[in-house]
Amino acid sequence: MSQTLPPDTTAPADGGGYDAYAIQEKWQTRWADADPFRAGGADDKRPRKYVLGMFPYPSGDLHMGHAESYAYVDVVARFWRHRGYNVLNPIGWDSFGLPAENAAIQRGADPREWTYANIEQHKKSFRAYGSSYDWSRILHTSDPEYYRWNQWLFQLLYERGLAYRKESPVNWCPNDQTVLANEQVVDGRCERCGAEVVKKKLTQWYFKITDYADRLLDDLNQLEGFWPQKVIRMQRNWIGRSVGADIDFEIEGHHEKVTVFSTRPDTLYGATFFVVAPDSDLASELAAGSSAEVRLRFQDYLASVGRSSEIERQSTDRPKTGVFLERYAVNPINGERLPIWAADYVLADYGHGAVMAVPAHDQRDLDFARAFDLPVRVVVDTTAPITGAIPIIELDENGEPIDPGTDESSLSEIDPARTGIALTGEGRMINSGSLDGLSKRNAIARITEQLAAAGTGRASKSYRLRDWLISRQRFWGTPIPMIHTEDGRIAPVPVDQLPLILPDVEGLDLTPKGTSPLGGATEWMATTDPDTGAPALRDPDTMDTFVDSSWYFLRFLAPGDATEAFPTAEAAKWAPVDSYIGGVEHAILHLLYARFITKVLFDIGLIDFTEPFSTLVNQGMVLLAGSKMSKSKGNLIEFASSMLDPGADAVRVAIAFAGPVEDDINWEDVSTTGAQKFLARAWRVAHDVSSHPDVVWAEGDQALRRLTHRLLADAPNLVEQTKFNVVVARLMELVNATRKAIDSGAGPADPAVREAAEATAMILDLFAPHTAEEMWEMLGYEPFVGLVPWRQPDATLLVEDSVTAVVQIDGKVRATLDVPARIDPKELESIARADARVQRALAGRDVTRAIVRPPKVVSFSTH
RNA sequence: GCCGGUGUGGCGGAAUGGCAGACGCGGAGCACUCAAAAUGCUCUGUCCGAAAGGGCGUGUGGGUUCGAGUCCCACCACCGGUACCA
Repeated sequence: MSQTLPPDTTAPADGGGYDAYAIQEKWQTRWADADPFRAGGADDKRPRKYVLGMFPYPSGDLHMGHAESYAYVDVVARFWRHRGYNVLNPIGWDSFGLPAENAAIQRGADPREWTYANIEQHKKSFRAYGSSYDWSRILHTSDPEYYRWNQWLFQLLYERGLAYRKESPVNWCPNDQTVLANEQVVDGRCERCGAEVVKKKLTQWYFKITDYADRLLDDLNQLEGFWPQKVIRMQRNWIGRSVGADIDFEIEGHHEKVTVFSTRPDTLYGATFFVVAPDSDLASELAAGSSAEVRLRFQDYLASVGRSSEIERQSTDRPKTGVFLERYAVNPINGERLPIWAADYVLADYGHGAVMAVPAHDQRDLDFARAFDLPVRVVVDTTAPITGAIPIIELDENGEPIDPGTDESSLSEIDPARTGIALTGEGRMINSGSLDGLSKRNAIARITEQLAAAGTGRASKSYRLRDWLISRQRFWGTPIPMIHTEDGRIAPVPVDQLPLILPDVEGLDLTPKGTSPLGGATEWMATTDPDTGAPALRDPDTMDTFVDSSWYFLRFLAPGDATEAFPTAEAAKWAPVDSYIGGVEHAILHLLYARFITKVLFDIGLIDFTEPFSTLVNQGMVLLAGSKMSKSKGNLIEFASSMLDPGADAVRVAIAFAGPVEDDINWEDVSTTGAQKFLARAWRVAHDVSSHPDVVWAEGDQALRRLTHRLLADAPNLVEQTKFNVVVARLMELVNATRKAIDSGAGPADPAVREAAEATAMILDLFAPHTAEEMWEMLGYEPFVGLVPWRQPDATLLVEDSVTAVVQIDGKVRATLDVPARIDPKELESIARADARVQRALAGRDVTRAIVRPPKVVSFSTH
């Protein structure tokens, strides 16, 4: 039984014989040959898990941020395989986009060649990292066989009225010469190049994501607990639902009513003027109907607004500007004439582009009123007592309510016209006709009813979220599959003509000039009207690459399928993604768009779920010298070169051990040398095991067995809580304990030593798969440890028979006692009282209270 | 401004309301070695003390509790999101 393997006494001196390079080369070759991590097919009866890392963009080489993200992805994928799941863990590339095009412009390279050369480099890096992908499912969004289905998706949305064209002021990057989605404007600057964004009026394609605003918001509730709280919060804020009322105002001398949205319809009596966005059609119309002088002043103002950048526009402490249009709106509740101003603090694309101004109760309106000397009328007494929404009404001696009235002196103290501070808090209505005396909440309900009854208003919601602008005036993207006919109609490219493939870049001018480079491809542009056969033009724009990434997780289910975007049956089997892992930089854009498209596909009946990613893990960033790694800052550590010295396993272990997944990591703090030492120690433990695989575990050293089994029991919870750093720490403890057992305890032949080494190899596979495979082989097993089922912990080894109890006296620990785990309270207390240290600490004092919580704590109070 | 998060040794970080600092990095010392590397061992929050032992310690100030890094209140600092969104 205790037959031993021949001990290897010839281990070379360096690293105790551990050779990271030889090991990783060996196992990478074997994995490439055997392809062991391919997802199981239809005959596979195991439960399924879909694990996905946000796919990379193929710019340059990968950096340490990728090393971190994909290390975590691999931990999760390998974990679920050990836990008995059929795991799908694919990889692909988000390979359309600006950087390829910019590289093409700068270096004269074909964006295709640049892109696919980078992808090849990435693939090598991922192979060298030992990532356990299903390599049979690779996709690139720039392949026609992928973007053909982008075009399908576009036409699907078009048919359902969810893709439409409109002219509106858009965010324009003067450097990249292209429009940007709202989400791509950061601090008034272009997210990619940092140039100041300006507004420009253009006709563009939009996806009607606002139709889904309520569902996108409400469905976040079901993600609670499965997505990071932070991301849920960011999405909620981004969608920004405001609840209030629409109110219709007559405009003197104007043919139709103008509607405004307000979250405070209760303050309608306090409206003293009316403001329209200068860049709205309404402003132009109103100005056109005014005097020549006003028209001139308005034109000047509009021009100056157009010149200001988003940064200027967004600075909050900027003084208010505007022009009086010499027109009047009529307050529907009391018939008052309200002067109409055009001012750029009102946005054309939020609400209805016009507001009723209530300076007493809105800070912006107040600032404007004070700048232009407009009247301020208080209609909410914020000094009146309000508890919640219910006014506290005191009763007199006869039980009649006492009208608290209005305290004129305290009101004048807080008069906004004088203090410059708007009264936005709770209060009771005054100067408001039938609303007087009501709380804010009741007044909102009452006035909304009144307006609805009069047909001049209604309850309404407004969203911060805007429709998704998807046209881009760039070459390297999915061509929009639409045709512009001679007579001004728009028609989809007929399905039998899809995919609409990008023309050859040869001869095209990709330099940004404000119009799409595809417009220069005259042959490509020319097509025929599918209805009449007359000559027609293609749409020269390409799609935002966020369209590509909004549904790619479904394409992985059958990446080569030439007949459909994805098979519904496969989606029902694998999707939604169980575990989605990536950077927090996609907390809004990508995730919101993917959620939107998922809901659209659900509505069409192609999928049976409404949220694409069941759980989301956001890893932090890898920083160098305290700031985000980037090529432009010159503080980039490349993924491939980071592995050269320490080896892939050490990089992975060092990253996993560096701290919590969601925290940022300073690369300076990451110790690959510590990881290397640990891996060499682990390897040496396996190397030193001298027992045969068929030893009887039960005969092994009990203390070491307990440690092994406790880790087997704890690690799954820790992994599921993404506490990877703690799992590595626990592995280190086990390896250290095993080392000790070999050197100065049970010895290398003890079954517990073998058991510990085998458990170490199996769990280490999550972090250091090459070393783990090598250990597994040294221990006498066939590959692959990556496919080995998790070893079940022995429950009898998890219960301790003796524990350390703590004795506290007045909150201070005065003694620790070794006691049986099943000790009863009385006995524990008497042992505690008998302890010499306890008696010394208690000398001369009386115990007034004793709390005994067996077996951990005895707590004495002496006063 | 509004919303959210985080503050623990020299550093990265552990800690179901129950021994704060697991594990590692860095540092000091020792063993092995002619020597170095590698490996192994010991120590390493801080103050008083020769030691035994004790005081103080999780951003600050309060509170709840037999007991608080952990729960509650207020404040400070830093980080992130968002910002004329009516």
